[in-house]
Amino acid sequence: MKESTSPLLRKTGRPLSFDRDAALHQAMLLFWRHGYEATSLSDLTAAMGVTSPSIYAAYGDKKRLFLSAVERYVGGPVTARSIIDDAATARDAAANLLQASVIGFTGADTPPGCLLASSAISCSAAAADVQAELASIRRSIEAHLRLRIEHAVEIGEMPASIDTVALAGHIMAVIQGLSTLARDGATREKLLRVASAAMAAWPDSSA
Amino acid sequence: MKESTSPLLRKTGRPLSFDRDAALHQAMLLFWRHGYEATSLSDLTAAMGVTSPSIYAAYGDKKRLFLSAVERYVGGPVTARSIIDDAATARDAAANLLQASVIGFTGADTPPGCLLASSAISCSAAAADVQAELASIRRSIEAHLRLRIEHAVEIGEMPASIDTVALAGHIMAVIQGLSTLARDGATREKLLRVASAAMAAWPDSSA
DNA sequence: AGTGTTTCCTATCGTTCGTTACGAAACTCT
DNA sequence: AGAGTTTCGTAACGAACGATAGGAAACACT
Repeated sequence: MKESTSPLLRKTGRPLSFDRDAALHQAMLLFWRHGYEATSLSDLTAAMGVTSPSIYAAYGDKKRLFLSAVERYVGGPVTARSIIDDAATARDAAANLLQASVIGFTGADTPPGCLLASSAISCSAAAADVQAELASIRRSIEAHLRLRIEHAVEIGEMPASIDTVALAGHIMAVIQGLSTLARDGATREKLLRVASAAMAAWPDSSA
Repeated sequence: MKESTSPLLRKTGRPLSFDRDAALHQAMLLFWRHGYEATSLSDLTAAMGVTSPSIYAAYGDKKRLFLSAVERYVGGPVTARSIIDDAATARDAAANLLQASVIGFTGADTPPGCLLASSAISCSAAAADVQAELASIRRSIEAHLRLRIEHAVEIGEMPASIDTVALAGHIMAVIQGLSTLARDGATREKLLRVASAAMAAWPDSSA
């Protein structure tokens, strides 16, 4: 049995020889660029600077390493959920979500596009559960945005005649599409204009 | 040297024992669902009912088989280009493009989503040329739509103040996003409402 | 019947995949 | 110093990958 010691300060055994978090970051960048299945373990060992047995000991198998990378991707200080919650209005929530997406999809030191939108869009049957996991994350973001819109309707911020499902779906569709446009080489400036054009679909508050 | 005989009626050799076009259709469906790299040759032989040497003899290697499948996908009687060209107005071009996309992405006997949007979004470095080929097709569709919008501006159908690049980019982004939404399980009815919501971004002709 | 031509399938190629025994190495504690 | 514990790299595992050599099979023509 193991004593309930602090995991931060280990008392015995060989000390860790590589930064778990930095290596996971490299793995995330690789999955981000090439996707889950197209990223091989030899790619990962090369980028992380670690041999494959160390990867298995530190993170588990490839699938769990990928899910850890996804967790790191969505678990930053500012998340889709926080953007939606912190916005003053539902319209701001959508606009801020789009703007943050554009910024995140066109970072200078990150791959173009969105990891959630591109790393497991099409995959083999063996990766169906990974695909479903990302789809679940996407749907939860869309549901959260839709709830924010419905809340705006309830408080009279938006007219009751709007199609909240379609409105949230449109924003989500644009976000996914921005990822593909970014991957196809579109610049940040162009994507910001596309996001602005998409916001023109937002219903007028006086209706 | 070979005489210039009609390729439809061969004169010598063992007759063909499987329908090239039907087998290619099965391959297209498989690439559509699982993508280029995640579809293995054993998957293809099982679905096409043909052994791998026959595939290589008939279509070339896996890459050329995929490109033939893409050709079949985009080469139907009604293409994105024809939809844009046949529309009465630029607005109709965008609306018809969105509607046709939704119908195509939610077919009963085809995989959900768009082959162009999902089969090679993220892939290994070995498939970078395939990825670039699909990106080129996507960009050409976007460029054609943008030219149609610019033409509408020139003939006074739309105001000169609009951002044609952003407008075409928005429609393309929504199309890519509709593909992901379809893959995530959205129904045709929901996607049609999303497309309708997206068209609300279209600028008013009187401006 | 026999020859020429093309397509078919059986079997297998070398490579890469994800994964894992296994023992040496590096620490703490007695 | 020696025992205990954990992590490290070397080497290799079986399975699946894309691709191909080689010969049998099925036709047209002589």
